[in-house]
Amino acid sequence: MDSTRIGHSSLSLDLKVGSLRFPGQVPKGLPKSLKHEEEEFLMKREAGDLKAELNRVSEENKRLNEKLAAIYEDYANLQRQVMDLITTMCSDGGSVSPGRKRKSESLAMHGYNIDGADGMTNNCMGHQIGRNSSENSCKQAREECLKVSKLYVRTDPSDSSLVVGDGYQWRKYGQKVTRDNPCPRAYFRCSFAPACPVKKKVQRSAEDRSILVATYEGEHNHGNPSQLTAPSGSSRGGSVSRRSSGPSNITLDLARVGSQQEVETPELPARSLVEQVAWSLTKDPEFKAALTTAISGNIL
DNA sequence: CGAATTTGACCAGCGC
DNA sequence: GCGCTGGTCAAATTCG
Repeated sequence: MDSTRIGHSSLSLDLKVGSLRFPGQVPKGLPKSLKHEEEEFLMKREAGDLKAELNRVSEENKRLNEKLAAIYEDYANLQRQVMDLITTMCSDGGSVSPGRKRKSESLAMHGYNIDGADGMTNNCMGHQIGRNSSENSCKQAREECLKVSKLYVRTDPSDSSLVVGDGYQWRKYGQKVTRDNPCPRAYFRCSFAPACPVKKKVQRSAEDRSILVATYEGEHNHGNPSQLTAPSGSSRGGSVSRRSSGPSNITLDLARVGSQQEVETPELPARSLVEQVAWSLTKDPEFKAALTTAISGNIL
């Protein structure tokens, strides 16, 4: 995403407000008539400058809007492609793979190595494979797709803890060694709200032990506690413990093309795109200063 | 001492 | 029906 680029685009709104002279502020040592003429001349020139600057800023604003619209369109296209893929997979029925007809998590896990297809889709495939190709199961799988997401977290391979710091509080309720992966899988429940239905499974990737695969099921019925309050001092367990992974090394497999991307929540709402841009703009001190100057110039 | 984690037992789904 | 596997429970254990 080039939101940062947008944020740092050449928005130097230098309206030369500082050079604006008020009536009466005339350079000393000039005859009064000359002073008056020069004053008028300067004001005209500044007005012209301001107009030009305003036009330029308007143009820039227009360009940014177009950029944003293009990004939106790309996003919508991607979403459509994902849905098409899901539909195609569903209509193909269970012909993808024989093997064990169970919640084929292993298949979903392998998915992230195959290509850049997103984890939710892989997951959906995982659920979909192994069920009959009836419409109902397809719908069910699609519904599950909406609620299940995966995160891939790179950690130190020597660190044996299965902790994924995602801002929520988790209570571990089980651990199991699964057939297809010698690394144990840990089961967590969201402990921030007693009624929160969200569960999380964390397991090291069989191929790359340095990668933790966190599978989220369900949706939180509360906000992110790390955003509401500072993480409480609950020292153990819970995943609030930050020792193994900061946000910077959490990735969606959607973004696993080459380099890692910064944290994304499992479901990235379309609105957040705007928020991201707004955030990067408001974070930019240059932009703030320019905006302030422009506004104060307008007022003056 | 209370809360969180560990771990073996148990249960349910699925293939044979 | 049996065995295998993933998921969950709950008593025991650990830790601050």
